[in-house]
Amino acid sequence: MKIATWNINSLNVRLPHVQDWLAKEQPDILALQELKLDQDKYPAAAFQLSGWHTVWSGQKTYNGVALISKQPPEEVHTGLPGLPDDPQRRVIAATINGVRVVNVYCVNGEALDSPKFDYKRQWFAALTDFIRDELTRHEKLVLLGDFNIAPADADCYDPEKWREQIHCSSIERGWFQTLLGLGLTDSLRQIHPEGAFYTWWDYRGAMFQRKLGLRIDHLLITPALTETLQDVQVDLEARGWERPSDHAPVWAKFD
Amino acid sequence: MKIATWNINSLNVRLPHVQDWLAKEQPDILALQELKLDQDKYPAAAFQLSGWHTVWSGQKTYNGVALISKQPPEEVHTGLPGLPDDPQRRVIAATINGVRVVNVYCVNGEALDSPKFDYKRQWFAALTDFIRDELTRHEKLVLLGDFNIAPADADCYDPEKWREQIHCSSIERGWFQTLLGLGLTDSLRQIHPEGAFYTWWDYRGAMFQRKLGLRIDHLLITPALTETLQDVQVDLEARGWERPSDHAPVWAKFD
DNA sequence: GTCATATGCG
DNA sequence: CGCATATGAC
Repeated sequence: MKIATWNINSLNVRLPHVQDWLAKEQPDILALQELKLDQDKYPAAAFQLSGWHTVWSGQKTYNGVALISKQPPEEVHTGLPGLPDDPQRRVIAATINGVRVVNVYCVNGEALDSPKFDYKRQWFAALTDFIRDELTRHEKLVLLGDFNIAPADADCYDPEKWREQIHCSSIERGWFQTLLGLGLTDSLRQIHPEGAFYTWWDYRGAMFQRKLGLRIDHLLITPALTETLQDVQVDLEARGWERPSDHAPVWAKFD
Repeated sequence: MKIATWNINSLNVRLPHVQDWLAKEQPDILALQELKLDQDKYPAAAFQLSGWHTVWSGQKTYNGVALISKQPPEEVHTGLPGLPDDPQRRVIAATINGVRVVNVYCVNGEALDSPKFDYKRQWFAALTDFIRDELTRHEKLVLLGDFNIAPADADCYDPEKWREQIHCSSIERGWFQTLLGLGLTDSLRQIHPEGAFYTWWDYRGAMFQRKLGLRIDHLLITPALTETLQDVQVDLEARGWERPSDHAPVWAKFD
């Protein structure tokens, strides 16, 4: 089984990219973030005509998440119970192939002294509560998406420049460790304990060509899944396509 | 000799169209309107590298006119002497192959009761003065471009709907006749006295596909040129290209 | 830098 | 409708 995550930064613009990637990579499950389109603007038919199942939580301009899968999704859930009035569409969960899949577009936060950073803190607290609860009911669970956190200095092209900056601060890394502490494993580091595996590169300054990025897209998995984890890769090729997203797809393969 | 006019509605967007059209049609002179780019943003090298001469009068966002020719332009002039303080770049004239070529992007006017219509009136008066003066010095002269006037009901897809509307009003048609009265001939009507030869179709409502347009782009010529006029055509093909201008090129051929 | 939005213009 | 501008987000 192959499970993937990709922040596509506007599905309106990137629908052809997603279709090409699905056809080529044939994942069992693809989690998308930053659809940037309203619930009723989602191109479900484009996927369904090719035999895919899909569920989504859309929002105009910002956020928006979707799951695309070969098998039908069950027990679909959106949002975080701890933030019932949050209008931002950042979470969609479903059970597919017996695996609980929680797809998240985590808050960016802008800067440590921004009001948006306080929202990021509250949001991660609510996510942690939600995952803790989900884990009581699902042995096989993958929490995946754009976390907007580079967990360690090895996940950042210039740790000194990014020291205590957004995405790389010790407080955000603490939130990430809290999630792992629930009983999750960073799948990429299980397979590749060391090395640079960036998943995002700023559009500005030809950062991708210069190989200067951050690893902020993750697949965190429960022990029942670590046992069968075979491989995890970042698809750098897709980031090199015409008019690319600023993120690359990341996939994990299980027996 | 082949002389053409084309409102290209942004040269930034339409540079490939212009290059393709030049290569295919090999005009001696091409007059462009609505460059929509600043004087120092004009892609002169793109034309010069293919052996063309070019002169232009550019303006950010709006207006802008250019001449592209096989032979070098001489006595280049921009603007209207009667409107010395007008910042709008709507006129460029040059002598090429012994022909005085006056390329105009005439004022649109918006509506008969708009302040812009008064500007259109003043502008046509200044154009008339300018052409009267030019005619004293040039036996072979072509006044060409986007006139934003459909001279007669035959030049409008729905004369009743457009009756006394902008582009089709009797007052604007009077200004057009005043220009002809200086000693100019509407070259298209010399060759094709009747029939619909639209040169502009609104982007909205698939007007081109429905063949609902106006004839507002013209080549007006002096008697020394009417004598050798062989053919005049509207290039409908170019309007059907991908991402087209809302205007089609119009060309006249002389012996 | 590449998205989105909104407004002005034709 | 398709271009341009300007602003906001990331």
